[in-house]
Amino acid sequence: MPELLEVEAYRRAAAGVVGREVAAAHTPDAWFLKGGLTATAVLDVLGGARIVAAERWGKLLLLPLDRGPVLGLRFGMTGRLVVDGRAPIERLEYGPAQDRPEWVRFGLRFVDGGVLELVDPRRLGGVELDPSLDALGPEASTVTVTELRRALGRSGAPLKAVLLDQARVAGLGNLLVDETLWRAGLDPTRPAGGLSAEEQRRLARTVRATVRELGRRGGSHTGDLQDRRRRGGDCPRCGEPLVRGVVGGRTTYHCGACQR
DNA sequence: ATTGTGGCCTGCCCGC
DNA sequence: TGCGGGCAGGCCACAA
Repeated sequence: MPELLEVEAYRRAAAGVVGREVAAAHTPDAWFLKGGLTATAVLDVLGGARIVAAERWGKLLLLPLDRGPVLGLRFGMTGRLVVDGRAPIERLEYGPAQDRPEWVRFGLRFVDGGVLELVDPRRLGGVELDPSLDALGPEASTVTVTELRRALGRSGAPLKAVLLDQARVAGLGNLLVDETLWRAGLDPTRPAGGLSAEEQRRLARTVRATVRELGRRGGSHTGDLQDRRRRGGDCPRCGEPLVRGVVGGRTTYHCGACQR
């Protein structure tokens, strides 16, 4: 996904539909409806309802309705939001360049004529009513050292796997985590529970700073590591060849010299 | 309970 | 040009 930064851009775009009344729902793909949701239920709940806010927790976009229920949108790896024909993010780093009508998996048309669409070629995203927030950890962009210490706990899992786990910290994805750990000088394979107090502080600070800076630059793909995140890439800091591996089930690049 | 693996689904890019 | 393999910013069900 769309990691936290991209979903935040979607949230800002979705703020444009706050106060508007839903006239019709477009649900061409039953598989995209999650948690037992059906096309009929979508119409029942959303028809005539008004969206009262646009919120985000981690990578989950939340659109509360005046009738009470909350519409939850997830974007998978290739999901994009288009509001009134305008896309806050034109093209995702690893997504297709084009924009085919059949990739629209969910849509809302408003009484004023506007439209909100979720476009997702790979269909890894989804739409859910009243998504549970119990399983989401503290928001990464504002995570404190206390929250982070709790998230890391005494876990023996690799540091990177814990940071990717939305139940421990919400919002970070593969690119933000690689960039953050590189900036913090921490080896992604280290046991998460083994960080010193100083390293925990440094990590919490680096998570927040990385999210903020890449947000200003325009997205999760704007990190200093990004253009070296390929086979044969070198560390931007020391020039050593980056190590490519799999950590937490995801392709991982890190510098064996700078990250300890 | 925690951790790791495989699978989901589709499109693109590279090498043959 | 065509085809197969590998890869992709996420997440969930399952097994050990």
